[in-house]
Formats: sequence, structure tokens, C-alpha cells
Amino acid sequence: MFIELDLQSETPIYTQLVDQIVEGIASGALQPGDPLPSIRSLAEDLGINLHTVNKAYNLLKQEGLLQVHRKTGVIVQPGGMPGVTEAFEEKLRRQLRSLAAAAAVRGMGEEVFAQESRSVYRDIITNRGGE
Amino acid sequence: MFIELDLQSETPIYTQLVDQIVEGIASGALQPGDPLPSIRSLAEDLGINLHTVNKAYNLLKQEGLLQVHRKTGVIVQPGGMPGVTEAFEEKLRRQLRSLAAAAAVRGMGEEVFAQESRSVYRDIITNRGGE
DNA sequence: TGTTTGTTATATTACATGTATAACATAGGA
DNA sequence: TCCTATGTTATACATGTAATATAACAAACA
Repeated sequence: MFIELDLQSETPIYTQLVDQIVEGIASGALQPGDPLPSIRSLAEDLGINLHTVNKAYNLLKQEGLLQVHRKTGVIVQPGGMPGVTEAFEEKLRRQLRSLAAAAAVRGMGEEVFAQESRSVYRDIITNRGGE
Repeated sequence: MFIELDLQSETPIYTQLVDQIVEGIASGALQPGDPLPSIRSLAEDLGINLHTVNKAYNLLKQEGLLQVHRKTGVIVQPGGMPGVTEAFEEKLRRQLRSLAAAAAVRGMGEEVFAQESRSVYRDIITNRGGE
């Protein structure tokens, strides 16, 4: 896992961490059972505070993507990922809604928007950076 | 325009305002040149502060979706919408990326994700609530 | 025993959000 | 002309979030 932070970004650091770990799992770069750096070591590597990493790990733990134990350290959820719940569907649609409206207003058509979504999805799965 | 706020939501009020006005324009409920309520009257109608409405209007003004003048009051941009700029494309892809990764991790496939995007887009255009 | 681990607590700084007033200049109507 | 409504700007305050800085604790391990 290569994590790159943009400290100038308006996106919170812990959110950037969450996003990149999720992408890592989605792409297969992180496999179920794979270990992640300890809270302290990752914080030190990235030059950020322990609590910021802890917050990101805990969010992912609550979502069922990570296991955080004293014994095992931090590992990618080995026993199968959460799945598409009703709550997740709702959240996904709510966020897509905002993006779709902004796109539509600027004249981006339905097909282009759907194709854009498909393209971004494929970029993640095929492990590419996206640029 | 019917604007409904959820004051309990974690989404900031001014963001909810921006989203719903953008959706209104995208759906055609708000046509170019259409007037919007004055800052003060909308704030009073919604039971929120003047500055919160002002912030939303100003964001939309900066994006080129609204015109805010002393003379005309607040109106939907009459002279054509902004269009899909490079900056907008980047921002769109960055946000789609986060959603696509979360969907992929939960086992939602590429086709389903693209179809979901298409469906949400269509809901907005056809003016439906989305439920 | 000493080190590393996750965990928890406290404090501080900076910023975002939302509200509360207040004032100003300008445009329009009575 | 006077009054009102408009957008605009300024200040202040309360609250919450983000991030950092220390510190301490219990559990696991070499």
C-alpha cells in the first residue's frame, strides 16, 4: 500500500486515509487478512498524528472492512466484506444524486455520466492510479 | 421550488440549499431567468439565518449558476450554463472514485454501479423525488 | 524486563458552521 | 421626499470538527 496525502487538500486527512485503504481493498492490492501498518508506525511514516490514523482505522473497523485487535494488529477483514446493505444503497444514491445534478446542469448527458461512472469504477478495479 | 431542510443532517444547511437549487435547475423546475426568493425572505421561510442563505447563493453565483444583483435580485443564470470544464471533470471523477471504491468493496459490480448512476441521473431530470 | 500494540484521556490550536445584530448603499414605490 | 426591501459587509458569539501534543494504561511478546 502506497498512501499519498495532500496536506493542502480540503479533504480531511483521515478521509484521505479511509478512501485510499478502501481503494486498496477494492483493487486487490490489499487482500483479506493482509496486515496494515500499526497506528504509530503509519502516523510516523506519513508525518501525521497518531490520533488521525486511529480515527481512520476505527471508521473502517466500524464499517467492517478492518479488524483491529491487540493480538493480530490491524488486518484487512478476512471473513468476507460487508455487502450492499440498504443503508449503504441510500447513502450511495444520496451522494450520486448531488454529482448527477451538478453534471446535468453543466450539460453532461445521461450516457456520458453513466460512462464516466463506469470508467472510474474500472480504473479502481484494474489498480491504475486513475490519471 | 420546494426546499426541504433536514436540520438534524450532518450535511451543512448551506450545502443542502446548494444541492436542491442545482437539482431544481437540472430538472427544469427552475428555468434560466427565473427569480429566486430574496436572501432575507428565504431565510425567514426556512427558519434559518440570513447568512446561511447568503453563503449558498454566493457559492452558486461563483459557479455561474445564479446571478445576484441589486437590481434584478437573485435569478437563475439566463445566459447559458457553465459547461463541463476540466476542473469540473476532475472534481467529478475524484468524488465518483470514492463512491465507486466503496461500492466495489461491498461487491457491487461495474454494471450495477453504472446503472445506479444512470438511474439517479434520470430521476433528477424527470423531476421525481428520487424515492 | 523492556518494547510494541491498541486504547483512552486531556488539552490546545485552528477552522467551519450557524446564529445574532448592526450598519451601509442602492433601487423602487408611495 | 420618505419608506422599504434589496444585496453587501462587518463584528461577535457558540458550537462542533480536524489535527496536534502529551500522557498514561493494559495486553501481548521477545
